[in-house]
Amino acid sequence: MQERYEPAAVEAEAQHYWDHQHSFEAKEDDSREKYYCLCMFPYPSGRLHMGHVRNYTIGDVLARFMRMKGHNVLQPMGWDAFGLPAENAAIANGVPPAKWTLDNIANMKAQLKSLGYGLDWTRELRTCDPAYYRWDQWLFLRMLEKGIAYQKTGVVNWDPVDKTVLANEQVIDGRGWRTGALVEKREIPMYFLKITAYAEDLLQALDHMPDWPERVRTMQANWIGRSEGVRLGFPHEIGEGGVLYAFTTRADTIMGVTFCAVAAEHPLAAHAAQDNPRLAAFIEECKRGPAVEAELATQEKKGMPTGLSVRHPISGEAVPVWVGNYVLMSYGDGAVMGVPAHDERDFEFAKKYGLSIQPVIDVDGRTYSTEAWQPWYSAHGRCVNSGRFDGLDYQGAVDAVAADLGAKGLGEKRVTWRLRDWGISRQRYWGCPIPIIHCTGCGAVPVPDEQLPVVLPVNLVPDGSGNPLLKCPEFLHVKCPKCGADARRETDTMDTFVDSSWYFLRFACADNDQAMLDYRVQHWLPVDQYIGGIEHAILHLLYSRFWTRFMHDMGALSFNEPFTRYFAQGMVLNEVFFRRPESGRVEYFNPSDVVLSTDKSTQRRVAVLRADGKEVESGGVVTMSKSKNNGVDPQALVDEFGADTARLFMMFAAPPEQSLEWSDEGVQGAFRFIKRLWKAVHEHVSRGSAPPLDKSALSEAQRAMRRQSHQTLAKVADDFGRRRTFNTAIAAVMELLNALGKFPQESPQDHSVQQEGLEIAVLALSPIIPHVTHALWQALGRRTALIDEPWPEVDAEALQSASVQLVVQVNGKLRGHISVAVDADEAAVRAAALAEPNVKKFVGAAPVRKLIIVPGKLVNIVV
RNA sequence: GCCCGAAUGGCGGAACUGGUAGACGCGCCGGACUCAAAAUCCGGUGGUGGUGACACCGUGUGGGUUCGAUUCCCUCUUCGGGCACCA
Repeated sequence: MQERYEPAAVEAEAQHYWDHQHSFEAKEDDSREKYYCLCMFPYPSGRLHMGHVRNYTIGDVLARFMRMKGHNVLQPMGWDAFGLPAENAAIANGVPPAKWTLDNIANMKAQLKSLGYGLDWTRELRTCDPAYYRWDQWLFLRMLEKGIAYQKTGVVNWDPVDKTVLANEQVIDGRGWRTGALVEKREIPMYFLKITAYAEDLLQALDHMPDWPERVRTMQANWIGRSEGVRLGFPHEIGEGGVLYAFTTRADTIMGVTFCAVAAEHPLAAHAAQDNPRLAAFIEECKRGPAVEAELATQEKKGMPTGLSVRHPISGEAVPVWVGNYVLMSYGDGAVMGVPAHDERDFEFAKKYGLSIQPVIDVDGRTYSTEAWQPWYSAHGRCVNSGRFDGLDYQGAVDAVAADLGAKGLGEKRVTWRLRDWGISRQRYWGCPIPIIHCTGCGAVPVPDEQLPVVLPVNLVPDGSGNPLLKCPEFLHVKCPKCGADARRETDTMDTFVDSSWYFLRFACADNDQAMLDYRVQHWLPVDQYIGGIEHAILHLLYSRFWTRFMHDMGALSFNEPFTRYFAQGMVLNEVFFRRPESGRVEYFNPSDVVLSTDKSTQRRVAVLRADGKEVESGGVVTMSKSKNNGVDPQALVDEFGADTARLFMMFAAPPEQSLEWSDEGVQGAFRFIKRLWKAVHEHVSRGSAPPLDKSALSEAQRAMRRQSHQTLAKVADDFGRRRTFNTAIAAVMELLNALGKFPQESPQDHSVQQEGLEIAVLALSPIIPHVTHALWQALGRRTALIDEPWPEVDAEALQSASVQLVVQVNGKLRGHISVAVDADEAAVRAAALAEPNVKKFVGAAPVRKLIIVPGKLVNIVV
């Protein structure tokens, strides 16, 4: 065995071995339990970032651990290869998105390989391949047939200069990112997927997913947003007469209605604006406003009276109708009943425009004031000032109001959802073409199955103005499949979330060019463990759950839920350094160009730019991003320290679901630990080979050492398998190694105990640092390959101990420790605790009021 | 604005089911080795008081439940994620 640890050689050797043995190629095999471990596939941006490394290391540790536990593991990898960045790169560099994307994939694949992940590359897929996206198209046509895909108009951001639809991230302060032109909103025809048809099921199933994080299930439930309430009608004689409908969850406050507010897009608003130019202008202003919910919700609440009024459905009194910029056309009926006394937004609106405020709920007899909003104003209570509803509680009032309105034909109980249908049309080039042909005679005609795939031309270079597919006659001009007349191909492509909504299915059968799925899906799916960023906790996961349900309902899948267990990993953060020149923009400096030191006199930390030796400011620790220039290139790390150090640091620095702070010193520490492990094995084997362990003839010290080895083994298995806390598993092995280092090496049996401890350390760490442990396993004299080694059994005998340490508290404060026999009875424990000198001092002459014994843990004496 | 999280030494974090707060690592301090430096090894390291045994204080804020709270409940503050065309 070599004395020095040289990661480059060790890693090349291990990776070569795995490649040569095809160690990670998964075969269907009914004799072993399958384990499908999947990490979210990357967008091929060009280089791996630390978030990828973290994600894939977590997945690889679990995959390797489950493999050792005897499972038949599938861990595949692919590329989420369509998307906006490829078009942005094309605009910047004049390179077609296809070339840019494929080059990036080649680079990133090499990086993934250098990190030693146990991936089955025979199943690799790219969503930009026609062999993949033809099934996007095929399934879209099935959705059309079932009425799950349909066409309606949707709102987009329009750049009037570039004549291009902009993504939300391309709109900066209401202006186009390239032109600076004021962005307009436009309504255009789009395709939608009716995810709302599955709302109830998507929500209820969350209760039966115990292996998803609670917070993710809560986020999804809130996103779906089931509200039980009452849809009520305000009759009116405006135009041809009719009823203004509004949904409310607070029908008990109906007698407090002092106004109604409708969205700018509401028909009543349009009607009122016909002969009211000021109102028309206000409606236009609202329509131009932000499309993003976060901005909509934080903008100043504005409104304008329509001059129209509707009749209150109970009292028959006239209620004025306003247009409000805070009313969403997409929720409920696009109108709200205004109850300023019991809704904070209505309160704010009424105060601003001098509308009357009418309290109708009594909350524990508290005094209501119209001066300032108090949180309890929106609490449930009993109806007052509400005529025949007076005295009713929340549920009673809601029932009574619903019954009353029902009798009049002006409303009923109703469930409303926050979830909206999924608009999938994108007016962009680099995506999966929507398989539709537009014919002047026949309308929108689906492309026949036998003409699939509709292949995307790969050599176009977008220039930022308009969709390049519109300028591509070979693509655009086509015959109508129905009547044969000249027709035009749909140039919109699909949202990239479509591609990622089913890729996990395709990994089971990526080589099948005849069908979307085959029998192997039944073997591998559902995914046993899905791992990915918390930022995907809602959209991607919800879309995938919806997609799986649709395929189940069409008979293609036997299961409803695609991911049995989901793990949400935390973000990777790093400190950000910058200078703010007196004039001009803030300049960010990469942390690798900054030198940190501590000023001895002031104890202040000083950050200096290496290039000019002058100070830079610190902006705190934030998510690694291009814009803040605080990313660390994983490749540099692998080149300098090796993949094992990168993997070990990532797993040790923080628990995997929490955010992780980058630290150069931490990386050094991980490297140092691997070197120590290497050295420990080297010193051990240089003493010659160990004789077999004789368990019947061990000293107390040897037994204690064995106990720690096996306790560590049990803890690591629990941390990997149940808790998913790799940081504490590593800490436990570090402790074991520290103890082995202090363990005397005098007798042959000492040597054997040491051998066993080192073998446990190597096996326990092998899922995390697979390369170096591969080499150390051989060095320890084992002739098998570590990759095929099973997870070792804990020796129950080694865990046994004759005595146990107890903590003794007096009035809840720690006062001493006692050691008692494992099988000591309560009286013996009590006596030992009261006899402890320091405990005696604190108990003194006071009578013992109560004595609590927690077996195996502590004694608390209350005096 | 709404929804979901998080907050513990100089720093990252540990304490798993309400039971020893600070495991493990980093940094720092002291020492060994060295002509010297790096690397490595050994020892120390929450704060205050005390020569010391030890005592008191201490888990973002303020309150509550409990024999006992970092852990459970309520309040507030700050930071992070998501908000439907970034992926």
